[in-house]
Amino acid sequence: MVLSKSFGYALRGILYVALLKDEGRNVSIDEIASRLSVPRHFLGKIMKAMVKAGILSSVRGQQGGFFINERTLGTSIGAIILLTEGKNYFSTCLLSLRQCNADNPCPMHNRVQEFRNGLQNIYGQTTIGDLLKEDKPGFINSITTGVK
Amino acid sequence: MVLSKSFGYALRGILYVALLKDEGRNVSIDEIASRLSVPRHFLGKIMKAMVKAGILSSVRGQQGGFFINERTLGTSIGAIILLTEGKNYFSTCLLSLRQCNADNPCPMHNRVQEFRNGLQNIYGQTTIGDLLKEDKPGFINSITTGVK
DNA sequence: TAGTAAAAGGACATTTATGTCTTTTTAAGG
DNA sequence: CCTTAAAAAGACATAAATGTCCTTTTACTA
Repeated sequence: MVLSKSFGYALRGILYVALLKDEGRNVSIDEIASRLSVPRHFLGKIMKAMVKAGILSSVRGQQGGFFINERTLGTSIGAIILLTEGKNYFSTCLLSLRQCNADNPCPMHNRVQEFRNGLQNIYGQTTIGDLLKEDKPGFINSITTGVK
Repeated sequence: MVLSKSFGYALRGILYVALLKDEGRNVSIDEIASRLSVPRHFLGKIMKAMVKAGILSSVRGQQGGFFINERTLGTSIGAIILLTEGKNYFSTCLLSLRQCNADNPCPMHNRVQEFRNGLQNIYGQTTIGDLLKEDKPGFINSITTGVK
C-alpha cells in the first residue's frame, strides 16, 4: 500500500484535534474515533504515540483528552510518516534490493528518484498548520469520511 | 511509493528470465528463486500470475520452465504494479478517505498529485525492454541481491 | 475522599501478506 | 509405456498489520 492505515488514522486524528483548537476543551478518544469512524482502541495507541513523540498533548482523568501543543501546528506530514512508517519509508529500494542508492542504484532508482524526492519534500514542508489553513466548509467532512 | 515484496519478486523474476532470453532454454523456478534468493514457492505463485496475465510464458514437464513471449519486453512496470498491488495503487487516498479525487480532493490530494502522476507516468512508460537496455555489467547482480 | 471519566498499558483476536509443503498435471526422454 | 523433471494447484504455517477487550493510572468533581 502507499501509506499504512495507521498513518491515515494518525493524520486524521491530529487534524481533528487541531481543528477544534478554539473550543477550549480536550477532545476524547471516543469522540475522535466515532467522528472519524475509526477503531477506538487502535486509534488510542496511535494518538498515544503522537503524544509520546511530543507533537500532541493529552491529560488523563475527567475532562481529560487530547489537545494541541506548541509543536502541533508546525509538525510536518513527514514527521507523522516517520512515526507510523518508520525511517526507511523514502529510502527503501523499490525492487527490495539490499543496496540501492545514488551510488549503487537499482534499475528503477534513477527513473523515479526525482518524484520520490519531490514527494518527500512536499511531505517535509507541509505542516498540520498548513492543512488547517485550507479550512473550507467541507474540510471536516473530508477527514471524517474514512474508507472501509 | 513503497511497493509490496510481491512486486519486487515479480519484477526481478521477469527481469531475470528476460535477461537470459538469448540462451535458448527455459528457466526453472528453482534457478530463479535460488539466484534471486527469494522463497521458491511464493515466487512460483507470482510467476504463475504473470503467465496467467499473458506477459510471460511457461511450459510444464521436463526441460520446461519460463520464457519471454511477444508481450514481455513491451510490458510496463505499471502493468506489473497493477498485477501485484491492484488497480487502486495510484488512486488510493493518502488520508484513507473514501472519496478523494480531483473534483473532491482531500487536504493532501492537490499537494502530491503532481508527483503521483509523475511516478505513474514513469511506471507506465518504462518497459521491461527499457530496463534490459541498461544491461551494464552489474545489472544481473543488481537484481540478484535481495533484501532480508 | 469517594466516585467517575478519561488516557495509558497490556493481553488477546483477527486479517492480510508472506512463506512452506505436498499433490497433481504435463511434457520430454529413455 | 515408464521415469523424470518441471509448472500448477491447493492446503497449511508464520509473520506483520490491524482491531478488540480488560485492567491500571490519573485527575476532576461532588
